[in-house]
Amino acid sequence: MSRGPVYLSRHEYKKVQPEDKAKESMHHDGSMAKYMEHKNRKLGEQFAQQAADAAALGPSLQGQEAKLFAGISIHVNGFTTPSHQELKQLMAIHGGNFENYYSRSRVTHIVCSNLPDAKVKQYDRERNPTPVVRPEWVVDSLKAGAVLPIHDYVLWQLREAPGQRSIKAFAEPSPHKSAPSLTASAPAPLEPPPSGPQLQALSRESTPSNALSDSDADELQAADEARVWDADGEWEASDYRPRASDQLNLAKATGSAAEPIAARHDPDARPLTSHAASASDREAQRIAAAARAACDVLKGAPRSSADDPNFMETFFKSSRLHFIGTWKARIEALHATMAVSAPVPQQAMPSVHAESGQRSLFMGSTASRAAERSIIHLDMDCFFASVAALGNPAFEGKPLAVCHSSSAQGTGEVSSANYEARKYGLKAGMFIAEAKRRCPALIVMPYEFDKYEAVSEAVYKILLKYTACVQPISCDEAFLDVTGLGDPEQVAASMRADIQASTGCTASAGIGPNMLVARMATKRGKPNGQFRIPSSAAGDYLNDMEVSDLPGVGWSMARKLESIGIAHVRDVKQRSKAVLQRELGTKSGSMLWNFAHGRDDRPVDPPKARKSVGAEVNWGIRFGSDADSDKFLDELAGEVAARMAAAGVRGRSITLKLKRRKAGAPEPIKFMGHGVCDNLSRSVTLSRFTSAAADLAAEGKAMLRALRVPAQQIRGVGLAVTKLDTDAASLSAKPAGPVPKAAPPPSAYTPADDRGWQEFVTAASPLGKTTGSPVGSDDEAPSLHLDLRIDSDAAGEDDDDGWMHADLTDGWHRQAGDDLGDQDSDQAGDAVDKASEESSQPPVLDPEEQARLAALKGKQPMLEDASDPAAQPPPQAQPLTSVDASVLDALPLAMKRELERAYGVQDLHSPPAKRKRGGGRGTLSRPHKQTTLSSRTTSAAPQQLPAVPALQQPRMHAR
DNA sequence: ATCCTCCCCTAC
DNA sequence: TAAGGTAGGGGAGGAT
Ligand SMILES: Nc1ccn([C@H]2C[C@H](O)[C@@H](COP(=O)(O)OP(=O)(O)OP(=O)(O)O)O2)c(=O)n1
Ligand SMILES: [Mg+2]
Ligand SMILES: [Mg+2]
Repeated sequence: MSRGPVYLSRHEYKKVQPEDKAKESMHHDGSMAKYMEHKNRKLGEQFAQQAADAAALGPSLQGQEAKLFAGISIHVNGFTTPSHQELKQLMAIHGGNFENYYSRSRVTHIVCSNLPDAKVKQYDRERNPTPVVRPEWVVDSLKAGAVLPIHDYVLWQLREAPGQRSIKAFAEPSPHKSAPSLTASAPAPLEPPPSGPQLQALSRESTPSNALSDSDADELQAADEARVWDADGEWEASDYRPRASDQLNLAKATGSAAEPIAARHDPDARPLTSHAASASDREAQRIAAAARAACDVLKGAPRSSADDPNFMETFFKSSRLHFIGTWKARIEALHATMAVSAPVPQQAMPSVHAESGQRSLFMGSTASRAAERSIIHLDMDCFFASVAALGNPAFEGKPLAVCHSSSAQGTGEVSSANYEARKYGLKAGMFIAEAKRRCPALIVMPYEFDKYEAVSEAVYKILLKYTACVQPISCDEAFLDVTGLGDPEQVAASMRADIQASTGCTASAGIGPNMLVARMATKRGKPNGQFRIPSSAAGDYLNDMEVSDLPGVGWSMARKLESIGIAHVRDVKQRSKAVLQRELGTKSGSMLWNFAHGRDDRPVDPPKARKSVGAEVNWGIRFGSDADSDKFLDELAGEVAARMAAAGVRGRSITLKLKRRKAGAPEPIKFMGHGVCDNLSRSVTLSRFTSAAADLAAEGKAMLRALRVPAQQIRGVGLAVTKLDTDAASLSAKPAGPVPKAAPPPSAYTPADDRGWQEFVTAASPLGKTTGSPVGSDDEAPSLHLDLRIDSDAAGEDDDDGWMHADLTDGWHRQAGDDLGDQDSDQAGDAVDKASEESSQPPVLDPEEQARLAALKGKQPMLEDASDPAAQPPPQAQPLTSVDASVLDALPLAMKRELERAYGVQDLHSPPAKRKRGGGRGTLSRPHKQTTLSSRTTSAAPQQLPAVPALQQPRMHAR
């Protein structure tokens, strides 16, 4: 019998200290500056609407307005009005750029409302300081329709005496430094240093000749920027220079699978020495403490979603996972522009021709005609920690980690630990308490996202000097296909030398015949080294590796494999591919088998277009009421809309993700954490593309109701948009909702009177009542539109939530792909045009349809703004008049289901038998900070629990 | 069969 | 104190 994957089940609640439960009573201090909040909110809505309107206009109408801020790139610092989110959206819509993380090279204007905020970050440089302006500059420019001179809006000229920069608290050379040779005498450098001539020379020498082009000078200049930055004050005090010994190490660290492995670096070989607190330790700790203090300036006490009006912005600004998670979206632009000028290998994209491109060449023949590829995988060593060490020679040789918290009781997570610290077993994701327990002498440095961004950019600029065939993996990691560029080991060594010279951080590299092998080789090369595995050695090399060393094999799959007696790669090889596929699923089994045999056909590809845009927060989420969660969802919708605007995409499908406190779950272990939760999601597919915050919010809130999770139990919220208009596949998806098309309506829906209107009420639901207005036009080709308002309150106020607009003219659902091409003229037209880059096909618009649309619009102003039906109830919707059960009964079954599933309307149909999913099949629960342990049965069902009071103290689960 | 939704898993 | 995001791959099982 073929079985799908089986997830083992294990109950793994974390033990909770009972005494913590005593902290449960906490006072609620509800009222804030409500007036200001309201005022700001109004303003925000105004801008959001403006943004939505502009976005709805589509490419056609974005003419001169869209270009208003062309060439302007802002970075927002601190609290502003309009909010940073609104500013982001405005910039996106009007042709400007928005940087979440400050970069001197990319940001033209810093937007900031008040002086303290500006002072916290120090953007000054001796020459050419980035202007700091008030947000009114943006607003007024918009009003004026032109970019106004900044003169009247300059907040602060940022002129300060050299050497007085406040940010350098941590990096400032201390007067009693033990290693004065490197930094103590460095005056705050005001001029770019002579940019390490010896290293430049090395870089040039080892740069493949075809990398030298007319743009070479620019590239070098660009790569040098990282160095200029630190010399120039933005980074402060980084007079670090790679020393000769570093370069020598580089050669020494270069190994190969053909050499005796014993000679390789072995982190475990060195005995752990317990650190007595030496003077230099204390000095390092002092510096780190000062650095942490310096970046705490703008923070007060941490507050949850319940009591911090600025919660979301603060969260995203501080979240490391947000930083690395959004990095790819940020690098896309750079990659696109830089790859153009990057050297393109003779064989177009070298990776394509080899194993994967033409199957016929490869299949069945070991003597493949295609030359073996040379793939490099390059990854920065303990990236965040390395950056933290820049300009801090006092940290050298000491265990160092990056983390928000430095408390020995803290539940903050270690982001990156240097190799010294790893000797103590420190790992990314480990709680700081555990890290300090293992390594009491640990130095903890704060995050410096701007620097990571800058180093990352410098690294990519270097990589792109060598070849355009670069596949970004993350802010510190990429694959390159260097086939035909000469000895790949030399190429890798050269790139690493360039990187170290330019950024002061070290990188490691792996070289192999494909991405898998190259990646495995990198592990062996780290830190600050490289390693090559020729294809002839790949099989043997992999044999001894644990399965979990293979990419794609994480904790869960490793457990599954373990349970069937597979621990090492060689064990995998003893199974047939078919067996693995049966145990793990078709794709996963196949991939595992291929990887175990060292096979990997994936070409090194430039980044592909995103298929979704989303945002979520699963930390600090505590709501007292539905109003709270709705408000949060509004803000989250604004965030997603802003990201969509920045990316220039719209989408058809909206997904809401929730974390719900699991019944009986103990208090979260992590401060403000989500604790043990059920994960729920709901999605809805619209008939049109949208990127309007109002749409996302309305649909999101409707789904929130449908999921029926009491606000007090929500521990995480996410909103994502898929079926993007950049993806042709979005068109073939099932249409739902308004799809104007002439066809006879189901007879049951024929308008009963002259008006063509009919109103009715559905059965009562726990959500309140549901009113509906079937809308028919009177012409000879009648259509049927149904507008449903789902009131969340029984009082039936005219709030704007819960509107659904559906076109029943042609039935509810339609077979996918039947004749979408001409059905979906308006929105499909957009997408097709986008996809095929002006295919010169004007949207096919049936004149009859157009007329009918116009007629409808006349009756129903709501339809005028096609982008936003969810936000505006049709004026004709009267207070309910009658219940017409027969109408309800006659609704298509699929629609009833959809109403229930996505909008929470009950009692429309008898629900199908409960899904019994994979009986006995459960989820494997990770031992550490993991949330799920449900067997997969009806996890989305309403959870009947006693009402839970609002949680005011973040750490506690109320009960 | 194939599509679609709702998950889970993985990586950084 | 502390900021547990993001996107994609993929599987199960119901709907069509
Ligand atoms: N769970 C994780 C994993 C990574 N990162 C961040 C910090 C890392 O510095 C950076 C790069 O991730 P890597 O996996 O490359 O880890 P490092 O670069 O820190 O170490 P290594 O030398 O092993 O690459 O991403 C993080 O914050 N949390
Ligand atoms: Mg790394
Ligand atoms: Mg990495």
